Amino acid sequence: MGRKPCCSKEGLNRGAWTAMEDDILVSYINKHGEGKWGSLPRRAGLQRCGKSCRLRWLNYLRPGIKRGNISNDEEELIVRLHRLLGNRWSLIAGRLPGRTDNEIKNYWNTTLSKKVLLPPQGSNHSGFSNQLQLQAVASPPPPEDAAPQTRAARSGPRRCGAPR
DNA sequence: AATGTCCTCAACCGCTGTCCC
DNA sequence: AGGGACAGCGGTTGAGGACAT
Repeated sequence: MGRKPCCSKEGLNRGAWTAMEDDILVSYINKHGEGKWGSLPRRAGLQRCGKSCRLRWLNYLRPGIKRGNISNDEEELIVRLHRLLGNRWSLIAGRLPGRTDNEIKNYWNTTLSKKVLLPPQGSNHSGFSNQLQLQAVASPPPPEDAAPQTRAARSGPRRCGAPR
């Protein structure tokens, strides 16, 4: 269906964001709010595609984002939720306030997947406490992820296209 | 000190689901 | 009802830093 030609448009910046681009994006969103990602870059004066702006905002610039220092409890919770949900990173992130799906996905792929593959030490594979995981698994998700849930019912893992 | 290899993480890409006309 | 536009998701890539030789 009507898929946009994506980010390969000529004349758009790619790669790491500069502090100036961040400033422009943050001030624009603070003024006009989120949404309309397709037209946001043009209106904000950014040489980026809308998807890039959205990703930057959601994963790094949004208020309340926690970066790094994933605690043992959070780590355990990620492992538990991954067992329950599989690679539903957005759902897992919804249970971890301040964490983003991209960060959790990266953390899983680089660190946790290796830990989980290691032989378990004792009944609880890494000696985690049960506090966070119990409350997260047993309780309903926080209200702010109620809306994105509609996106969660996806048709399983997909392969991306040809490598770059 | 120089070089090679591994690891981490920010960002991109392609796809699907939903909304709206 | 059909199709375009938009929003969001998950897999993957690549640059750069850390570490090993």
